[in-house]
Amino acid sequence: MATLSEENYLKAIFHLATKDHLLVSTNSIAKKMKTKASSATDMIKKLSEKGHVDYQKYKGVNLTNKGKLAAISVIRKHRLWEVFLVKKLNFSWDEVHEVAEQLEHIKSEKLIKELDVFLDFPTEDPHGDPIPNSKGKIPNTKRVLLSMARPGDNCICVGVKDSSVSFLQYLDKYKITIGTKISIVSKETFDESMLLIINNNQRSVSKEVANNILIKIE
Amino acid sequence: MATLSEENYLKAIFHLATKDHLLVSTNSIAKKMKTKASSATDMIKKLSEKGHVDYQKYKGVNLTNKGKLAAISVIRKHRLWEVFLVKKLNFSWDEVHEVAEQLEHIKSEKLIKELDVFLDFPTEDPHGDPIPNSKGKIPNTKRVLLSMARPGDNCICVGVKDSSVSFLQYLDKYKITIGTKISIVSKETFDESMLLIINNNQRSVSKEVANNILIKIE
DNA sequence: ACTATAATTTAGATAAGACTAAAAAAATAT
DNA sequence: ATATTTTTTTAGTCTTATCTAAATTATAGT
Repeated sequence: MATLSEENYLKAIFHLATKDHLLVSTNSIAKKMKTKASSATDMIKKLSEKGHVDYQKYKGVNLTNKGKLAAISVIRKHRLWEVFLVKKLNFSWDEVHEVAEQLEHIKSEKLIKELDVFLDFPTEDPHGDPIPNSKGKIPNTKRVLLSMARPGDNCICVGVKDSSVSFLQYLDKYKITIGTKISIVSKETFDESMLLIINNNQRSVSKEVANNILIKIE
Repeated sequence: MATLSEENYLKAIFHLATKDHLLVSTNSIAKKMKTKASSATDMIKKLSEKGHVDYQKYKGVNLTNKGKLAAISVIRKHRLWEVFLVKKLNFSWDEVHEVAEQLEHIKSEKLIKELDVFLDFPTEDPHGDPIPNSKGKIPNTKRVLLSMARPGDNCICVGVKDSSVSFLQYLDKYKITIGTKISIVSKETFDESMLLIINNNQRSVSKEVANNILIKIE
Protein backbone atom coordinates (compact mmCIF):
# COMPACT_ATOMS: atom_id res chain seq x y z
CA MET A 1 0.00 0.00 0.00
CA ALA A 2 1.40 3.34 -1.06
CA THR A 3 1.96 6.16 1.42
CA LEU A 4 0.39 9.57 0.91
CA SER A 5 3.60 10.94 -0.52
CA GLU A 6 4.11 7.98 -2.83
CA GLU A 7 0.58 8.42 -4.15
CA ASN A 8 1.26 12.05 -4.92
CA TYR A 9 4.45 11.22 -6.78
CA LEU A 10 2.70 8.48 -8.77
CA LYS A 11 -0.02 10.92 -9.75
CA ALA A 12 2.57 13.51 -10.79
CA ILE A 13 4.47 11.00 -12.91
CA PHE A 14 1.24 9.84 -14.54
CA HIS A 15 0.31 13.40 -15.47
CA LEU A 16 3.79 14.09 -16.84
CA ALA A 17 3.93 11.01 -19.06
CA THR A 18 2.44 11.57 -22.49
CA LYS A 19 1.69 9.11 -25.29
CA ASP A 20 4.88 9.98 -27.17
CA HIS A 21 7.00 10.71 -24.13
CA LEU A 22 6.59 7.98 -21.56
CA LEU A 23 9.97 8.62 -19.93
CA VAL A 24 9.67 11.23 -17.20
CA SER A 25 12.68 13.19 -15.96
CA THR A 26 13.67 13.71 -12.35
CA ASN A 27 13.60 17.46 -12.73
CA SER A 28 10.11 17.55 -14.15
CA ILE A 29 8.88 15.43 -11.26
CA ALA A 30 10.63 17.69 -8.75
CA LYS A 31 9.09 20.76 -10.36
CA LYS A 32 5.59 19.29 -10.37
CA MET A 33 5.94 18.18 -6.75
CA LYS A 34 7.45 21.50 -5.74
CA THR A 35 10.46 19.83 -4.14
CA LYS A 36 14.11 19.52 -5.01
CA ALA A 37 15.54 17.08 -7.54
CA SER A 38 17.35 15.22 -4.77
CA SER A 39 14.06 14.56 -3.01
CA ALA A 40 12.57 13.33 -6.25
CA THR A 41 15.52 10.96 -6.73
CA ASP A 42 14.96 9.53 -3.26
CA MET A 43 11.31 8.90 -3.93
CA ILE A 44 11.98 7.47 -7.38
CA LYS A 45 14.25 4.91 -5.78
CA LYS A 46 11.57 3.91 -3.35
CA LEU A 47 8.91 3.68 -6.05
CA SER A 48 11.31 1.62 -8.12
CA GLU A 49 11.94 -0.80 -5.25
CA LYS A 50 8.21 -1.20 -4.79
CA GLY A 51 7.74 -1.95 -8.47
CA HIS A 52 5.75 1.16 -9.27
CA VAL A 53 8.23 2.55 -11.78
CA ASP A 54 11.02 1.35 -14.03
CA TYR A 55 14.04 3.45 -13.28
CA GLN A 56 17.37 3.86 -15.00
CA LYS A 57 19.81 6.23 -13.37
CA TYR A 58 20.19 9.54 -15.20
CA LYS A 59 17.60 8.46 -17.76
CA GLY A 60 14.27 8.92 -16.08
CA VAL A 61 11.30 6.81 -14.99
CA ASN A 62 8.46 4.95 -16.58
CA LEU A 63 5.34 3.88 -14.71
CA THR A 64 4.93 0.11 -14.55
CA ASN A 65 1.46 -1.28 -15.01
CA LYS A 66 1.17 -1.56 -11.24
CA GLY A 67 2.23 2.07 -10.77
CA LYS A 68 -0.10 3.24 -13.49
CA LEU A 69 -3.07 1.52 -11.88
CA ALA A 70 -2.16 3.00 -8.50
CA ALA A 71 -1.96 6.48 -10.02
CA ILE A 72 -5.25 6.09 -11.86
CA SER A 73 -6.92 4.90 -8.68
CA VAL A 74 -5.90 8.12 -6.94
CA ILE A 75 -7.07 10.19 -9.90
CA ARG A 76 -10.41 8.36 -9.90
CA LYS A 77 -10.90 9.22 -6.24
CA HIS A 78 -9.86 12.82 -6.76
CA ARG A 79 -12.34 13.35 -9.58
CA LEU A 80 -15.21 11.58 -7.87
CA TRP A 81 -14.72 13.74 -4.79
CA GLU A 82 -14.68 16.84 -6.99
CA VAL A 83 -18.05 15.85 -8.42
CA PHE A 84 -19.34 15.32 -4.89
CA LEU A 85 -18.14 18.73 -3.74
CA VAL A 86 -19.71 20.57 -6.67
CA LYS A 87 -22.93 18.58 -7.02
CA LYS A 88 -23.75 18.02 -3.37
CA LEU A 89 -21.87 20.59 -1.30
CA ASN A 90 -22.19 23.73 -3.44
CA PHE A 91 -18.49 24.13 -4.14
CA SER A 92 -17.57 26.06 -7.27
CA TRP A 93 -15.18 24.52 -9.76
CA ASP A 94 -12.27 26.66 -8.62
CA GLU A 95 -12.68 25.60 -4.97
CA VAL A 96 -12.61 21.83 -5.28
CA HIS A 97 -9.03 21.02 -6.09
CA GLU A 98 -7.39 21.68 -2.74
CA VAL A 99 -9.95 19.65 -0.80
CA ALA A 100 -9.97 16.82 -3.33
CA GLU A 101 -6.18 16.65 -2.95
CA GLN A 102 -6.80 15.58 0.63
CA LEU A 103 -9.85 13.39 0.08
CA GLU A 104 -8.17 11.38 -2.70
CA HIS A 105 -5.96 9.67 -0.12
CA ILE A 106 -8.72 8.22 2.05
CA LYS A 107 -8.35 4.46 2.10
CA SER A 108 -11.62 2.57 1.74
CA GLU A 109 -12.76 0.41 -1.13
CA LYS A 110 -16.34 0.64 -0.01
CA LEU A 111 -16.24 4.40 0.34
CA ILE A 112 -15.29 5.05 -3.26
CA LYS A 113 -17.60 2.34 -4.58
CA GLU A 114 -20.57 3.79 -2.73
CA LEU A 115 -19.62 7.37 -3.60
CA ASP A 116 -19.69 6.37 -7.26
CA VAL A 117 -23.19 4.91 -6.80
CA PHE A 118 -24.36 7.95 -4.84
CA LEU A 119 -23.19 10.30 -7.60
CA ASP A 120 -24.82 8.06 -10.23
CA PHE A 121 -21.60 6.95 -11.92
CA PRO A 122 -20.33 10.25 -13.28
CA THR A 123 -17.94 10.07 -16.24
CA GLU A 124 -16.46 13.55 -15.93
CA ASP A 125 -15.35 15.82 -13.14
CA PRO A 126 -16.36 19.50 -12.88
CA HIS A 127 -13.46 20.55 -15.15
CA GLY A 128 -14.49 18.09 -17.86
CA ASP A 129 -11.76 15.58 -17.07
CA PRO A 130 -12.73 11.95 -17.53
CA ILE A 131 -13.22 9.78 -14.44
CA PRO A 132 -11.48 6.40 -14.70
CA ASN A 133 -13.76 3.47 -13.95
CA SER A 134 -13.12 1.04 -11.11
CA LYS A 135 -10.99 -1.16 -13.39
CA GLY A 136 -8.74 1.79 -14.23
CA LYS A 137 -10.08 2.39 -17.73
CA ILE A 138 -10.25 6.06 -18.66
CA PRO A 139 -13.17 6.99 -20.94
CA ASN A 140 -11.87 8.39 -24.18
CA THR A 141 -13.23 11.87 -24.65
CA LYS A 142 -11.98 13.22 -27.93
CA ARG A 143 -11.49 16.86 -27.09
CA VAL A 144 -9.32 19.47 -28.72
CA LEU A 145 -7.95 22.79 -27.62
CA LEU A 146 -9.87 25.91 -28.56
CA SER A 147 -6.69 27.12 -30.26
CA MET A 148 -7.13 24.30 -32.81
CA ALA A 149 -10.56 25.54 -33.97
CA ARG A 150 -10.88 27.61 -37.16
CA PRO A 151 -13.01 30.62 -38.09
CA GLY A 152 -16.56 29.50 -38.76
CA ASP A 153 -16.41 26.57 -36.34
CA ASN A 154 -19.19 26.20 -33.80
CA CYS A 155 -17.91 24.61 -30.61
CA ILE A 156 -18.94 23.59 -27.13
CA CYS A 157 -16.67 23.97 -24.14
CA VAL A 158 -16.14 20.48 -22.69
CA GLY A 159 -13.34 21.07 -20.24
CA VAL A 160 -10.21 22.93 -19.25
CA LYS A 161 -6.56 21.97 -19.44
CA ASP A 162 -5.40 24.36 -16.70
CA SER A 163 -7.47 23.95 -13.53
CA SER A 164 -5.77 26.71 -11.57
CA VAL A 165 -7.94 28.94 -9.44
CA SER A 166 -7.00 32.04 -11.41
CA PHE A 167 -7.92 30.52 -14.78
CA LEU A 168 -11.20 29.09 -13.51
CA GLN A 169 -12.12 32.45 -12.03
CA TYR A 170 -11.27 34.11 -15.35
CA LEU A 171 -13.71 31.74 -17.06
CA ASP A 172 -16.39 32.40 -14.46
CA LYS A 173 -15.99 36.12 -15.01
CA TYR A 174 -16.82 35.76 -18.70
CA LYS A 175 -19.49 33.11 -18.04
CA ILE A 176 -17.59 30.36 -19.77
CA THR A 177 -18.29 26.96 -18.30
CA ILE A 178 -18.74 23.38 -19.46
CA GLY A 179 -21.52 23.37 -22.03
CA THR A 180 -20.99 26.97 -23.15
CA LYS A 181 -21.32 27.43 -26.91
CA ILE A 182 -18.40 29.17 -28.58
CA SER A 183 -18.32 30.33 -32.19
CA ILE A 184 -15.05 31.27 -33.85
CA VAL A 185 -15.15 34.58 -35.71
CA SER A 186 -11.51 35.05 -36.57
CA LYS A 187 -7.96 34.46 -35.45
CA GLU A 188 -5.06 36.96 -35.47
CA THR A 189 -1.94 35.65 -37.06
CA PHE A 190 0.16 38.14 -35.11
CA ASP A 191 -0.49 37.03 -31.54
CA GLU A 192 -2.78 34.02 -32.12
CA SER A 193 -5.57 35.71 -30.21
CA MET A 194 -9.05 34.64 -31.22
CA LEU A 195 -12.27 36.57 -31.70
CA LEU A 196 -15.21 34.58 -30.44
CA ILE A 197 -18.93 34.81 -29.90
CA ILE A 198 -19.80 33.63 -26.42
CA ASN A 199 -23.25 34.10 -24.90
CA ASN A 200 -24.15 36.44 -27.76
CA ASN A 201 -21.19 38.71 -27.01
CA GLN A 202 -18.09 39.16 -29.08
CA ARG A 203 -15.03 38.52 -27.04
CA SER A 204 -11.34 38.30 -27.79
CA VAL A 205 -9.19 35.77 -25.98
CA SER A 206 -5.42 35.44 -25.90
CA LYS A 207 -3.58 32.35 -27.11
CA GLU A 208 -2.88 31.46 -23.47
CA VAL A 209 -6.61 31.23 -22.86
CA ALA A 210 -7.30 29.42 -26.15
CA ASN A 211 -4.62 26.89 -25.26
CA ASN A 212 -6.36 25.95 -22.03
CA ILE A 213 -9.98 25.57 -23.05
CA LEU A 214 -11.02 22.15 -24.31
CA ILE A 215 -13.80 22.05 -26.91
CA LYS A 216 -15.79 19.76 -29.11
CA ILE A 217 -16.34 21.05 -32.65
CA GLU A 218 -19.89 20.49 -33.87
CA MET B 1 -2.70 24.18 12.87
CA ALA B 2 -2.42 20.75 14.44
CA THR B 3 -0.87 17.81 12.61
CA LEU B 4 -2.76 14.57 12.11
CA SER B 5 -0.97 12.98 15.01
CA GLU B 6 -1.56 15.95 17.29
CA GLU B 7 -5.25 15.87 16.45
CA ASN B 8 -5.45 12.21 17.38
CA TYR B 9 -3.74 12.81 20.71
CA LEU B 10 -6.03 15.75 21.47
CA LYS B 11 -9.06 13.61 20.75
CA ALA B 12 -7.71 10.83 22.97
CA ILE B 13 -7.08 13.25 25.84
CA PHE B 14 -10.53 14.74 25.45
CA HIS B 15 -12.15 11.30 25.65
CA LEU B 16 -10.06 10.35 28.68
CA ALA B 17 -10.89 13.48 30.68
CA THR B 18 -14.08 13.16 32.72
CA LYS B 19 -15.99 15.77 34.68
CA ASP B 20 -14.45 14.68 37.98
CA HIS B 21 -11.09 13.67 36.58
CA LEU B 22 -9.76 16.37 34.29
CA LEU B 23 -6.13 15.36 34.79
CA VAL B 24 -5.11 12.70 32.27
CA SER B 25 -2.10 10.42 32.85
CA THR B 26 0.66 9.72 30.36
CA ASN B 27 0.04 6.00 30.58
CA SER B 28 -3.66 6.26 29.83
CA ILE B 29 -2.89 8.38 26.77
CA ALA B 30 -0.29 5.89 25.60
CA LYS B 31 -2.72 3.03 26.04
CA LYS B 32 -5.50 4.80 24.16
CA MET B 33 -3.14 5.75 21.34
CA LYS B 34 -1.65 2.26 21.26
CA THR B 35 1.88 3.60 21.60
CA LYS B 36 4.49 3.62 24.33
CA ALA B 37 4.54 6.00 27.29
CA SER B 38 7.73 7.59 26.00
CA SER B 39 6.02 8.50 22.73
CA ALA B 40 3.12 9.96 24.67
CA THR B 41 5.53 12.07 26.74
CA ASP B 42 7.10 13.42 23.54
CA MET B 43 3.75 14.41 22.13
CA ILE B 44 2.55 15.89 25.42
CA LYS B 45 5.56 18.20 25.39
CA LYS B 46 4.72 19.33 21.90
CA LEU B 47 1.06 19.88 22.71
CA SER B 48 2.13 21.79 25.79
CA GLU B 49 4.45 24.06 23.79
CA LYS B 50 1.63 24.76 21.37
CA GLY B 51 -0.70 25.69 24.21
CA HIS B 52 -3.10 22.80 23.71
CA VAL B 53 -2.53 21.27 27.15
CA ASP B 54 -1.34 22.30 30.58
CA TYR B 55 1.41 19.91 31.58
CA GLN B 56 3.17 19.29 34.84
CA LYS B 57 5.88 16.66 34.79
CA TYR B 58 4.88 13.41 36.48
CA LYS B 59 1.42 14.80 37.19
CA GLY B 60 -0.46 14.55 33.91
CA VAL B 61 -2.14 16.86 31.42
CA ASN B 62 -5.21 19.03 31.24
CA LEU B 63 -6.67 20.31 27.99
CA THR B 64 -6.56 24.07 27.71
CA ASN B 65 -9.57 25.80 26.21
CA LYS B 66 -7.74 25.98 22.92
CA GLY B 67 -6.92 22.26 23.04
CA LYS B 68 -10.46 21.38 23.99
CA LEU B 69 -11.88 23.31 21.05
CA ALA B 70 -9.40 21.65 18.70
CA ALA B 71 -10.40 18.21 20.01
CA ILE B 72 -14.11 18.97 19.74
CA SER B 73 -13.64 20.20 16.19
CA VAL B 74 -12.14 16.84 15.22
CA ILE B 75 -14.94 15.00 17.00
CA ARG B 76 -17.53 17.11 15.20
CA LYS B 77 -16.02 16.21 11.85
CA HIS B 78 -15.76 12.54 12.78
CA ARG B 79 -19.43 12.33 13.74
CA LEU B 80 -20.71 14.31 10.77
CA TRP B 81 -18.81 12.03 8.43
CA GLU B 82 -20.29 9.01 10.21
CA VAL B 83 -23.77 10.35 9.55
CA PHE B 84 -22.85 10.89 5.91
CA LEU B 85 -21.53 7.36 5.52
CA VAL B 86 -24.63 5.76 7.04
CA LYS B 87 -27.29 8.04 5.59
CA LYS B 88 -25.89 8.57 2.13
CA LEU B 89 -23.44 5.78 1.37
CA ASN B 90 -25.17 2.75 2.88
CA PHE B 91 -22.55 2.02 5.51
CA SER B 92 -23.71 0.10 8.56
CA TRP B 93 -22.95 1.50 12.01
CA ASP B 94 -20.13 -0.95 12.60
CA GLU B 95 -18.34 0.03 9.36
CA VAL B 96 -18.10 3.78 9.77
CA HIS B 97 -15.50 4.28 12.45
CA GLU B 98 -12.36 3.36 10.55
CA VAL B 99 -13.21 5.56 7.56
CA ALA B 100 -14.36 8.46 9.74
CA GLU B 101 -10.99 8.27 11.52
CA GLN B 102 -9.43 9.28 8.23
CA LEU B 103 -12.05 11.77 7.06
CA GLU B 104 -11.99 13.69 10.36
CA HIS B 105 -8.57 15.10 9.48
CA ILE B 106 -9.53 16.74 6.18
CA LYS B 107 -8.85 20.45 6.47
CA SER B 108 -11.57 22.66 5.02
CA GLU B 109 -13.89 25.01 6.85
CA LYS B 110 -16.26 25.09 3.93
CA LEU B 111 -16.34 21.32 3.58
CA ILE B 112 -17.60 20.69 7.07
CA LYS B 113 -19.98 23.64 6.99
CA GLU B 114 -21.57 22.42 3.75
CA LEU B 115 -21.60 18.80 4.90
CA ASP B 116 -23.59 19.92 7.94
CA VAL B 117 -26.08 21.67 5.66
CA PHE B 118 -26.26 18.71 3.30
CA LEU B 119 -27.04 16.34 6.17
CA ASP B 120 -29.62 18.81 7.53
CA PHE B 121 -27.81 19.66 10.75
CA PRO B 122 -27.81 16.28 12.49
CA THR B 123 -27.42 16.31 16.28
CA GLU B 124 -26.37 12.70 16.76
CA ASP B 125 -24.11 10.25 14.99
CA PRO B 126 -25.17 6.69 14.10
CA HIS B 127 -24.14 5.44 17.55
CA GLY B 128 -26.24 8.06 19.32
CA ASP B 129 -23.29 10.27 20.25
CA PRO B 130 -24.00 14.00 20.19
CA ILE B 131 -22.50 16.10 17.40
CA PRO B 132 -20.88 19.32 18.68
CA ASN B 133 -22.08 22.44 16.87
CA SER B 134 -19.76 24.71 14.92
CA LYS B 135 -19.04 26.75 18.06
CA GLY B 136 -17.91 23.64 19.92
CA LYS B 137 -20.99 23.27 22.08
CA ILE B 138 -22.01 19.66 22.66
CA PRO B 139 -25.77 19.09 22.93
CA ASN B 140 -26.62 17.66 26.31
CA THR B 141 -28.32 14.35 25.83
CA LYS B 142 -29.22 12.98 29.22
CA ARG B 143 -28.69 9.30 28.72
CA VAL B 144 -28.05 6.55 31.21
CA LEU B 145 -26.61 3.07 30.97
CA LEU B 146 -29.04 0.20 30.60
CA SER B 147 -27.45 -1.25 33.74
CA MET B 148 -28.94 1.68 35.71
CA ALA B 149 -32.53 0.81 34.78
CA ARG B 150 -34.75 -1.09 37.19
CA PRO B 151 -37.33 -3.86 36.73
CA GLY B 152 -40.54 -2.36 35.36
CA ASP B 153 -38.80 0.44 33.50
CA ASN B 154 -39.67 0.99 29.86
CA CYS B 155 -36.71 2.35 27.94
CA ILE B 156 -35.56 3.33 24.49
CA CYS B 157 -32.07 2.64 23.23
CA VAL B 158 -30.50 6.00 22.41
CA GLY B 159 -26.87 5.05 21.89
CA VAL B 160 -23.92 2.87 22.73
CA LYS B 161 -20.91 3.47 24.90
CA ASP B 162 -18.70 0.89 23.22
CA SER B 163 -18.63 1.39 19.44
CA SER B 164 -16.41 -1.58 18.66
CA VAL B 165 -17.26 -3.65 15.63
CA SER B 166 -17.87 -6.77 17.72
CA PHE B 167 -20.32 -5.04 20.06
CA LEU B 168 -22.20 -3.34 17.24
CA GLN B 169 -22.49 -6.64 15.40
CA TYR B 170 -23.77 -8.27 18.59
CA LEU B 171 -26.50 -5.62 18.74
CA ASP B 172 -27.35 -6.09 15.07
CA LYS B 173 -27.70 -9.83 15.65
CA TYR B 174 -30.35 -9.25 18.29
CA LYS B 175 -31.95 -6.41 16.35
CA ILE B 176 -31.07 -3.78 18.90
CA THR B 177 -30.51 -0.38 17.40
CA ILE B 178 -31.16 3.25 18.18
CA GLY B 179 -34.87 3.64 18.82
CA THR B 180 -35.40 0.03 19.94
CA LYS B 181 -37.79 -0.28 22.90
CA ILE B 182 -36.45 -2.22 25.85
CA SER B 183 -38.49 -3.27 28.90
CA ILE B 184 -36.76 -4.46 32.03
CA VAL B 185 -38.18 -7.67 33.45
CA SER B 186 -35.68 -8.46 36.16
CA LYS B 187 -32.07 -8.27 37.20
CA GLU B 188 -29.91 -11.01 38.74
CA THR B 189 -28.04 -9.95 41.84
CA PHE B 190 -25.49 -12.71 41.30
CA ASP B 191 -23.97 -11.66 37.95
CA GLU B 192 -25.92 -8.45 37.29
CA SER B 193 -27.32 -9.92 34.09
CA MET B 194 -30.68 -8.49 33.07
CA LEU B 195 -33.79 -10.09 31.65
CA LEU B 196 -35.35 -7.84 29.01
CA ILE B 197 -38.17 -7.75 26.52
CA ILE B 198 -36.88 -6.61 23.15
CA ASN B 199 -38.93 -6.78 19.97
CA ASN B 200 -41.48 -8.95 21.80
CA ASN B 201 -38.86 -11.52 22.75
CA GLN B 202 -37.46 -12.17 26.19
CA ARG B 203 -33.72 -11.89 26.16
CA SER B 204 -31.07 -12.04 28.84
CA VAL B 205 -28.03 -9.79 28.57
CA SER B 206 -24.83 -9.83 30.59
CA LYS B 207 -23.66 -6.89 32.70
CA GLU B 208 -21.01 -6.18 30.06
CA VAL B 209 -23.75 -5.62 27.53
CA ALA B 210 -25.94 -3.62 29.92
CA ASN B 211 -22.98 -1.40 30.72
CA ASN B 212 -22.55 -0.41 27.09
CA ILE B 213 -26.08 0.35 25.95
CA LEU B 214 -27.30 3.89 26.53
CA ILE B 215 -31.00 4.36 27.17
CA LYS B 216 -33.65 6.92 27.97
CA ILE B 217 -36.17 5.80 30.59
CA GLU B 218 -39.75 6.74 29.67
C1' DA C 1 36.60 16.58 -29.52
C1' DC C 2 36.60 19.45 -25.75
C1' DT C 3 34.55 22.57 -22.71
C1' DA C 4 30.76 24.74 -20.41
C1' DT C 5 26.31 24.08 -18.73
C1' DA C 6 22.48 21.50 -17.19
C1' DA C 7 20.57 17.51 -15.06
C1' DT C 8 21.01 13.96 -11.82
C1' DT C 9 22.73 11.52 -7.96
C1' DT C 10 25.18 11.01 -3.53
C1' DA C 11 26.36 12.29 1.11
C1' DG C 12 25.16 14.16 5.13
C1' DA C 13 21.70 16.91 8.00
C1' DT C 14 17.06 17.91 9.84
C1' DA C 15 12.23 17.37 11.75
C1' DA C 16 8.27 14.49 13.10
C1' DG C 17 6.86 10.63 15.30
C1' DA C 18 7.81 6.37 16.80
C1' DC C 19 10.80 2.92 19.48
C1' DT C 20 14.05 0.63 23.46
C1' DA C 21 16.60 0.86 27.50
C1' DA C 22 17.81 3.17 31.43
C1' DA C 23 17.14 6.75 34.94
C1' DA C 24 14.20 9.31 37.95
C1' DA C 25 10.03 10.24 40.48
C1' DA C 26 5.80 8.76 42.64
C1' DA C 27 2.94 5.39 44.71
C1' DT C 28 2.43 1.21 47.38
C1' DA C 29 3.55 -2.32 50.65
C1' DT C 30 5.66 -4.04 54.54
C1' DA D 1 10.54 4.55 57.31
C1' DT D 2 12.29 1.84 53.99
C1' DA D 3 11.94 -1.22 50.17
C1' DT D 4 9.50 -2.51 46.10
C1' DT D 5 6.76 -1.63 42.26
C1' DT D 6 4.72 1.36 38.99
C1' DT D 7 4.71 5.43 36.35
C1' DT D 8 6.97 8.82 33.93
C1' DT D 9 10.79 10.91 31.79
C1' DT D 10 15.26 11.03 29.40
C1' DA D 11 18.70 9.60 26.14
C1' DG D 12 19.70 7.66 22.09
C1' DT D 13 18.12 5.23 17.71
C1' DC D 14 15.08 4.47 13.56
C1' DT D 15 12.16 5.68 9.47
C1' DT D 16 10.05 8.84 6.20
C1' DA D 17 10.41 12.71 3.63
C1' DT D 18 12.60 16.64 3.14
C1' DC D 19 16.81 19.80 2.49
C1' DT D 20 21.80 21.72 1.01
C1' DA D 21 26.14 21.08 -0.93
C1' DA D 22 29.15 18.46 -3.50
C1' DA D 23 30.10 15.03 -6.96
C1' DT D 24 28.92 12.78 -11.13
C1' DT D 25 26.88 12.10 -15.66
C1' DA D 26 24.70 13.92 -19.76
C1' DT D 27 23.98 17.49 -23.12
C1' DA D 28 25.12 21.44 -26.00
C1' DG D 29 28.16 24.74 -28.15
C1' DT D 30 32.04 25.79 -30.53
